[in-house]
Amino acid sequence: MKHLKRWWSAGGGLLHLTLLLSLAGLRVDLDLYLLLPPPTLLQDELLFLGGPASSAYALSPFSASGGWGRAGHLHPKGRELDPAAPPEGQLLREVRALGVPFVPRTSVDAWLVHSVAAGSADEAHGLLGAAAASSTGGAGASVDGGSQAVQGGGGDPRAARSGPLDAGEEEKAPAEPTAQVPDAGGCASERHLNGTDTSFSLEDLFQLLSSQPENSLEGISLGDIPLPGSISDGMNSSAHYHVNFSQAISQDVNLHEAILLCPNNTFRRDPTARTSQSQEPFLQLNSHTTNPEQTLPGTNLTGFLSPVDNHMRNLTSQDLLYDLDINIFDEINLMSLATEDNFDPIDVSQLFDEPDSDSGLSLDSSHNNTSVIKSNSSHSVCDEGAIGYCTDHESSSHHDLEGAVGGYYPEPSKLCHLDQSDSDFHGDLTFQHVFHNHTYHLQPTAPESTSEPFPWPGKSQKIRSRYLEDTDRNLSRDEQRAKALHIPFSVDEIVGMPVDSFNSMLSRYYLTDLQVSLIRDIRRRGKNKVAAQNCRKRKLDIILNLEDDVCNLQAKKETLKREQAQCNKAINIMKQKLHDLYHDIFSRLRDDQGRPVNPNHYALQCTHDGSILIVPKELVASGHKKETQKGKRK
DNA sequence: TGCCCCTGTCATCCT
DNA sequence: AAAGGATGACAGGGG
Repeated sequence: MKHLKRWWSAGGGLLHLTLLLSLAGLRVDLDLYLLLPPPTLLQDELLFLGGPASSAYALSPFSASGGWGRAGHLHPKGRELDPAAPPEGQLLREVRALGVPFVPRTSVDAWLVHSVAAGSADEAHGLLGAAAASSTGGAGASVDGGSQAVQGGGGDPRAARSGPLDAGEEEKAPAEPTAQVPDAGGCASERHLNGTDTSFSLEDLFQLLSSQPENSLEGISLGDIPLPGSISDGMNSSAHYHVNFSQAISQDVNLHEAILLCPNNTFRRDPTARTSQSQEPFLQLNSHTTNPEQTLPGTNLTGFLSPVDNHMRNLTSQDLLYDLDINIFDEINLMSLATEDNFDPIDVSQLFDEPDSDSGLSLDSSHNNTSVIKSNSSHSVCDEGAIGYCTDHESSSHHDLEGAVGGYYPEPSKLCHLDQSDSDFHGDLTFQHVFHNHTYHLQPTAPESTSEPFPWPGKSQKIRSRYLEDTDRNLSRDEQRAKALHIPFSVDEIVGMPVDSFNSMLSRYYLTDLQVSLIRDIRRRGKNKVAAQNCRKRKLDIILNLEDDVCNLQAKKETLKREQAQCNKAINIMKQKLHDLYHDIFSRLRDDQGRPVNPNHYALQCTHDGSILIVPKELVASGHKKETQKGKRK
């Protein structure tokens, strides 16, 4: 804060502007940058510049507003200062037209350059001050704004936000057909009695109905029941439940999101962003081109990676500082670890000899190599603990870096000089010098230097209990192991880091085999832990959905039972009515001699013309046989 | 003390 | 081939 106040009191806004226009003041720029947490990639700034998608990476993560907070949060406020100012896209073009030797990467930069070039330094100063002041705003609001801008593709954030929401809304499923209790007897019997469409035997119908027991529908399958609505609904339920299964599976937790959204890393940057940003300087250093046209932002990514142009030198320098900053923090972290007084090898051994430790197999694999410290063939590690750049080349190139232990502060001009003058200088190698050897703090008495890495002394239980008292019980076992081995990364970083970044991290840092083994184990266990959590959650969701399905099916079963009872009731009523009607008709019939017709010997049969005939049952039976044989022949 | 549940971890298979 | 996701199985901790 002292530096920050000094920066402000010294007119840091204008100074920062000056720094943006010239490389002369990079040190002050770095000073500010070190004080402020670095920004993430400001993709929303792209929208202000109106560049293509690839130019999003041409925008340096180094924000002109000081780096903290998203540009989408800053720019509206900056714009309020001068409503008559041109829009950012136009502003960028004007800035280019003015020939200002500075490539504005944010709208604020463009504003500043535009203002200075137009002779309005006061406006620029005020704008920068307002923008920097607004940069202290809540991160949540700014992030929200950024996401909206990205989603909306530069349009109205509200529209952008409403789009996915509207698209994500599930359309209401069509209303299920309502269950209808069919008029099982009325329609059919009425039509048949009228005899409008076919001939049939009323006795057949009567006997058919009579032959059905009271619970005859018990054995009727769903397909046999010509009930609309409810039955078909029940039949469709299987598909519906299948969708539920899919939904259950689709509710899987996004591991990457869970990790990235982890609020633990308040100071340490997002590993993904950190890695992606930290690797840019390598590319820039490795790529050399003499075509300044390619360096214009907003053209393509390849052009951005060619930093010969003066503008891009500015960019590269700041990006170098950004990457330096990452390693400065890591150096400080390592140095703090190395200077810890309470480093106890026994504690380390206890951590790795816990009865519940499950990582023994993989750890054992590195026991024989625990005393080996990785060393680059071009480097030698000095025993004093300071970073040892002992080769002539390194000593000449990084002479200023050797004082890294106390107030490690690389001078940017040196780095810029290396970047610009040594055309054959490999950027990766360059930064290996800056980044490498973070294990110097491991003392020769550290457990990895012993032939038996994790010896348990005789008073193991006592020491163990003391250790457990001293150890933060909130730490997981892996966190404790990492802490004991002074792993310079958090468990979250190790687990959540992309594999490329993870491998580059392992190669960049000097780590013992034991440390590398532990880091890999931590990563594997962490990944698997989350996978297991997701698996159990998914399994639980499936079980819950199955329970819901069981409940729904039971409800359907009850409904079907009720419908079956109603059908049986209707059928019985129809049976009774038909029986009464049959006997009523026969009671009124007389033969030629005026005698009553015996219903056991005769049957009523409807003809196609609607007339009703009294037919002896023998003829009815023979007719049925003939029809049956015809049906079989067909 | 046994039981149950939760969680971490490992092994294995698969992508 | 390596990395990682998915999952069954096992073990330990805690209620």
